[in-house]
Amino acid sequence: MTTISQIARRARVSTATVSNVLNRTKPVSPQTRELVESVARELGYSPSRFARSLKTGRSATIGLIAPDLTNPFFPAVVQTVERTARERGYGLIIVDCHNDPAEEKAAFELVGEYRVDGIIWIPVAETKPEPAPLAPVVTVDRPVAGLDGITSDHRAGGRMIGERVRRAGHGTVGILRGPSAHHSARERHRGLLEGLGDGVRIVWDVPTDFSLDLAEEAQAKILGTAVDCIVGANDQVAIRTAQLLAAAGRALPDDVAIVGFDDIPWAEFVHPPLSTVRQPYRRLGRAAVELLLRRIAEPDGEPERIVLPVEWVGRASLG
Amino acid sequence: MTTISQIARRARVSTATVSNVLNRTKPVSPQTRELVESVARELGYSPSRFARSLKTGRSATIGLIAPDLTNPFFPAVVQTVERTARERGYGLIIVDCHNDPAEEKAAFELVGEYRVDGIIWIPVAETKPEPAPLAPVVTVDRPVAGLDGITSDHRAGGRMIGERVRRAGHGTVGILRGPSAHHSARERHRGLLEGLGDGVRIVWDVPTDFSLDLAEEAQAKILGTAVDCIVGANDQVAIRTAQLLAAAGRALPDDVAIVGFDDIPWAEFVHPPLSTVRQPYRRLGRAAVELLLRRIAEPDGEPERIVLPVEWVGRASLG
DNA sequence: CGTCATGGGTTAAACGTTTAACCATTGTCA
DNA sequence: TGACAATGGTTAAACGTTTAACCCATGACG
Repeated sequence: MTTISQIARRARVSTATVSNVLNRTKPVSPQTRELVESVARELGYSPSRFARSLKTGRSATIGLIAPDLTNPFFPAVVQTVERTARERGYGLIIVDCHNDPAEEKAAFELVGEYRVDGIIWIPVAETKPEPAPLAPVVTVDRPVAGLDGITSDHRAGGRMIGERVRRAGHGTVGILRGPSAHHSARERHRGLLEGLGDGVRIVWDVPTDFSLDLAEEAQAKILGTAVDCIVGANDQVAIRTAQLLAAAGRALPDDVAIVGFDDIPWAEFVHPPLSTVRQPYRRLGRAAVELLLRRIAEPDGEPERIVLPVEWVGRASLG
Repeated sequence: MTTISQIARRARVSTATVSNVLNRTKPVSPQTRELVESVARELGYSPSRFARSLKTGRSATIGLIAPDLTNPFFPAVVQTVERTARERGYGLIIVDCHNDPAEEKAAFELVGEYRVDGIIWIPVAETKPEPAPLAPVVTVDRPVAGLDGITSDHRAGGRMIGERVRRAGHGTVGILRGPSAHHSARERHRGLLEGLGDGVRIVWDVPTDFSLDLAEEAQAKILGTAVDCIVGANDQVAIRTAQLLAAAGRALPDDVAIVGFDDIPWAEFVHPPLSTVRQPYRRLGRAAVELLLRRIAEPDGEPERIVLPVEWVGRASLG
């Protein structure tokens, strides 16, 4: 690895000058500039972020702590986070904590060792960050008191669903409301009730996970108590529900309509194609990085809470 | 941020002793050890990886360069890579190059600036790594001459498909063979021909991408030239094909059977549920890290080529 | 009783940068 | 002509670690 001093020696200047050329921090005569640059190029110089950070106190690195990359919700936001960060000159160190709060704690320690300038955190559940974090944090999707946060407008999304279900003429619905520990599930549910209004009868309303695994109670309701339409906590729940019903011989969406939430990439390809509400994945990622960089530049100040609009995506499953 | 010298001052010992305690590099009397440890805990000490790397020359960090995180193939391997690396004490810096060779080149530069100890590289296409990389590289899924590489046994997978199609009694097939620039597509195709044998008539055989976008030519064949069974280059191609046919009113799998490759997470949920060959995602990720660490420990030596077994996954789409 | 190994420390240099403080030369202007 | 600013550079310290080299008791041994 070539260093700044090798360049300096070869170009017969001081390391300070090399640094000034490479970073344009101080004016340098055109000829030395040219000389230094050519030597640097010739030697294939690549600056050491470590050494630089050590001196400057800024690592030009941000940490991303996510609960589970195999959850189809995340890759798109991670991708955008990575790209946006890189555009701004930041590297990304990433930790996937497998939905385990203990690993999440370890994650904070790990990114701490990297002295990251900021952290983008998609919390596993509604917990505080264990150790008061050493760098600014912005949460995505799951707000935490006292921290900056970005979420989609789950409530408006819920409302959209309610209205669509009502206008589609479904008289009775079953609700798979998701984990009540999740802000998004609660907001969606709240919006949903608003959207449904009084015209629609809620026959059952049971909690679920956000995953493909449906609890006993939920399965019993789905198969046992007929309704015109089932509203899933998210697309995965809805998809599993559809599968369950299809296996039981129900015709979808004619016997039962189904709606999801998120518009994960394959909502379009399941059977029946899923009506759902699209979260703005890319905007979430981008906004998170931008807010984080603002906060890094301006560490004090009221935490911001950004809520991004969602979009109805009508497909066959609503009937 | 507390430093080793703050601890030293407070415990009235030298920084060397603190270092020796924390890293167990040299024996230290029990009482000083205890003292130092308690002070460190009290001060919430977290070592600076930067400073450490600067001195030791090892960063305890590996770089992951992937073509596109939204491709459902990758998250599972990325997740395993991250976890395995972390178990071994390595951090992961990740770059998503959006299938763009130019970004891929930039990715190598970025991870270079972090002085990573090794690189896991899922190449965008069949290219050489632009600059002779400064750290060991192991490729995943797409072998590169002269580098260590892990792949699935695409050829055996292709053969499985061929045999299953033949045994299912399909007399004519159409093949969507994927991009010929990809090792995996070529191997699958080769295996497929072996598996089909002489009994099955190949009516058409056209190249495609690996994505959901089907070229004109492919679409024309799919809709225009009837066959008993269509073999897709991967699950995404197969899923799109199914969608196209269903939209055209064909009954699946009765009119046309369909097979994919990969077993991406939602192959199970599309209509009809997709018969396919499962790649060992987690083993790919784990094996990649392990091979990389071996190579880091033992930089010279013949490049290894590891091929992992795949598994047939029979679902309704084969008929 | 000298010699020597050993255990438990310390000192100081080094890793690759950045940056404040300094210096020398030249040109400008009163 | 002398003071002074501007320009273009250098010196050296510092960031937080690790680690080789050294030091000093103490106890063992011939």
